[in-house]
Amino acid sequence: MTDQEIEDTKQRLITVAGEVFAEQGYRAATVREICNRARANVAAVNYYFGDKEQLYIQAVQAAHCCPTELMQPNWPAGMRAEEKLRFFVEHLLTHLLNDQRPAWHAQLMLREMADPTEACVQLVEAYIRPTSATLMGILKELLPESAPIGERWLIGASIIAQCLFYKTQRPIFERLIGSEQFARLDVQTLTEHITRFSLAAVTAPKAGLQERLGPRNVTK
Amino acid sequence: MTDQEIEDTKQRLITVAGEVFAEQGYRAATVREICNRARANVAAVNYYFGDKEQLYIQAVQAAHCCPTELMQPNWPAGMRAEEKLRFFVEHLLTHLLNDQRPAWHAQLMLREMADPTEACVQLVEAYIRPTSATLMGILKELLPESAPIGERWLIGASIIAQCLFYKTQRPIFERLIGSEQFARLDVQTLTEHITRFSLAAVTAPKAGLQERLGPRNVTK
Amino acid sequence: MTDQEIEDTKQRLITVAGEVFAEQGYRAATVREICNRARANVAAVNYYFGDKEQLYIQAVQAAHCCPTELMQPNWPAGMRAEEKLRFFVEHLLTHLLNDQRPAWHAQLMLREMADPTEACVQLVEAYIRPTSATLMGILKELLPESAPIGERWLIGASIIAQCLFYKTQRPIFERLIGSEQFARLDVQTLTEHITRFSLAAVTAPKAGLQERLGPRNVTK
Amino acid sequence: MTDQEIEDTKQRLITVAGEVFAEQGYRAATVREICNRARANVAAVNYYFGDKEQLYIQAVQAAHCCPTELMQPNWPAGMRAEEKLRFFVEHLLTHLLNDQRPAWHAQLMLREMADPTEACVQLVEAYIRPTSATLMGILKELLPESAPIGERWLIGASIIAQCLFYKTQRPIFERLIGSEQFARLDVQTLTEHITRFSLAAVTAPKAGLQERLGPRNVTK
DNA sequence: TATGAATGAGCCTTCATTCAT
DNA sequence: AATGAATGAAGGCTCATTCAT
Repeated sequence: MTDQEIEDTKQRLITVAGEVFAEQGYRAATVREICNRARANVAAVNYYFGDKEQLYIQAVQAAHCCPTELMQPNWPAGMRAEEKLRFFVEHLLTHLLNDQRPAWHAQLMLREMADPTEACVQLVEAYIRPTSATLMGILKELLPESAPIGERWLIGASIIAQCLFYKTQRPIFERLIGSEQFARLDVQTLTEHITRFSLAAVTAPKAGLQERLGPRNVTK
Repeated sequence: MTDQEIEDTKQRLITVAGEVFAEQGYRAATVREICNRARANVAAVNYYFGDKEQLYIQAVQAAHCCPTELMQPNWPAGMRAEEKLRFFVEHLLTHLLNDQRPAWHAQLMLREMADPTEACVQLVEAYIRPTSATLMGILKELLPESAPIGERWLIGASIIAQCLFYKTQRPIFERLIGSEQFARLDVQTLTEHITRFSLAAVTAPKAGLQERLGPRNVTK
Repeated sequence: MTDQEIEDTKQRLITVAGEVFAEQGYRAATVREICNRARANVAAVNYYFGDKEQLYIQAVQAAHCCPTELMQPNWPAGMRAEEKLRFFVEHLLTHLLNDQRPAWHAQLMLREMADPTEACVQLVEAYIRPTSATLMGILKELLPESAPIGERWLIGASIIAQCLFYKTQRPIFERLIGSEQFARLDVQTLTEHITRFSLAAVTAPKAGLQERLGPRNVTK
Repeated sequence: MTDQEIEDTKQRLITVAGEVFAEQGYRAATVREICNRARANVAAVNYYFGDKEQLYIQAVQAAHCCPTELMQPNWPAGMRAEEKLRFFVEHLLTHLLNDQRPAWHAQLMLREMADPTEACVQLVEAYIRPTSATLMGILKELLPESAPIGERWLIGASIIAQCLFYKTQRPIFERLIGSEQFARLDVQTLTEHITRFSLAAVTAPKAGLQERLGPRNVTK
């Protein structure tokens, strides 16, 4: 067996493991199924990776091969910040909701977020920090120089949160509003809504809001 | 053995099951550990609940401990819609982030959302639908009569999404911005931000936004 | 609770146990189902009978309440032996094949034959010996005085064997000849065949047979 | 581990399973005991056979060890039908009663007949149908051409029934007639009796019997 | 090197039985 | 006397892992 074939088998194992772990979770996934789907021996996982957990970690890491558009976008010269935000939201949603393979990348990462393991740290550094850096850069353009870093984080969180929502809460939201309504929420529609919603908030004059809200009441 | 003690054992089983399921997930959790922790016999789960899955469903249901403020709020007469929204956001955040409440309640529900089982349906009907009904009522007051139902759902999702974010993405967000920054994000701060952010978006004049965004470009 | 009711419960337990043991066998039958069907407490079996096995023994014993026609038949005066044989065969077949309740009497006894337990001895003495005595009496009338006891036993066995066959081998025989053919084999038909077949054998001239068979060959 | 040893283990499992199932029945027999007796791991049954039931089926099938003499007998040219019948009866009895053969073969098949499972179907097709085909062929020679198929089945059943009797009812019959008498019933004696008894019935003139029996009376 | 036969720990579940009431 | 809640032993089965080849 050539080196190429060995690498093929090992790589196939990682790829398949990612799919299976994403579909079924760490515990529910069985080494046997992974090996079968990868046309490898039952003992292959132990042979190549030591044990099931190491394979899992490698699978999560492999899921990072992420969309360059989000991490190092190639803005056309002179693109306005509002456009960049729309671009960012659109690609993030596409990456999250796209039903095409390998959708398990996002799936696997969401599992990791809901139930962090050893692999979580690497996930943040390799993928999430660069992505959020992109967003923070856009916000720097949109917000006045004087806005503190804390506010930028809050706004960034609000934007990301809206995008993640349709992935993480999908089964519940779909049941809540009905499958019919839910089916209309394609990437285009959501992009438009989230971009507008966020831009409005970012650019609203603070004075007016304060007036509408009035002095804060003690509610409890 | 008194009725009280019987109820105690059964109740203890549910409580402990909630903790264990939240910590380890459905598959990883074992009936044995649950029974041991609850000082009950191995067969107690089968005896009281039929099988592991039924116990799980009851544990998820028990995790609702539904905050009445969110589902049937008692608005003071004449309270303005903006105030109601702040009230709603504040209580939802409190409910999600409050460290006093057994942490596993939220944890268990998040697991259910990320990986829905039979229990998911009941969760939506018993807890989530009433809560979202409250929010939709507030939005009806805030938005013009002419706003379509689809738009209200989108805005509602944006608001809920922001609140959930700090719960579901907590480990990742904390690592991203650093524990120090994260520690400043108490319920008060987050309430203020989310309420302002959302109100600004809801009340922004559409015309202005359209102008800022310009005609939609093909971005790909 | 009156003595009558106690006896009722205990009796109901035995009756139901007979049915369940006959249907499912000793191991497969559960104390719970027996108690439920008998509208008694789960602990009733242990309370009344000590344990499951004792209940089984009592159930088998109770199954003896057998057809008097076979054990102490009341022959009309002057009835010919051939008629008695037909009568005997008919009632034995009826008892074995009758689908009416309580068919489990026979069922339970067959189980006991295939897998004899403690209860087997009592079965023979209480039920089988008297029945076979009846048959042996009939054969005594049919055969010459000179016929040895051993020959009578062999002939008796041949007759009983034919009757039992349709009970014990029913599932296999039905599959072998097809359900359609099998359905035609009602008690009448079988009675006629078995009686004729046996009578022919009993009354055939020995000389003729010997001639047809010829001297015995060593076949192996 | 050589192929031989593998086959040994699997074969040993089947053999031991046959013994244990025959001794204790399907339910009462435990996988653990079978594995222990076969010096195999507890998981071996699942590994080789999938589950307990599949092992049982294979054990029943293995119990066929089919006597070719009964299924495809090699009649000497010109052998008379009467001789063939004696040959058939003798070999069937030998097969059933021979104490040399592991007793559990017959025991297991009897259990299957008394309480048919999935294995029953295969039993009929693989073993019983060919055997009965042999017998039916012999009867075709013995009976007039005009005899209907239904009559042939009845006669075949009568012959088989007599042979099975000494196997299936052995414990009860032995107790009934006493061990001393029973000991005299070797294969030779039984062969002679059953062959003569059946031949007499088959070849008896119908007219004579009808006369002896008289018109059928209503007996109830 | 890479396989697949074989292992054993452990899981969920069932069930006869016990025990306090 | 009679109940039913509770027990613990045991059963079938799964699965990650090992080991001889």
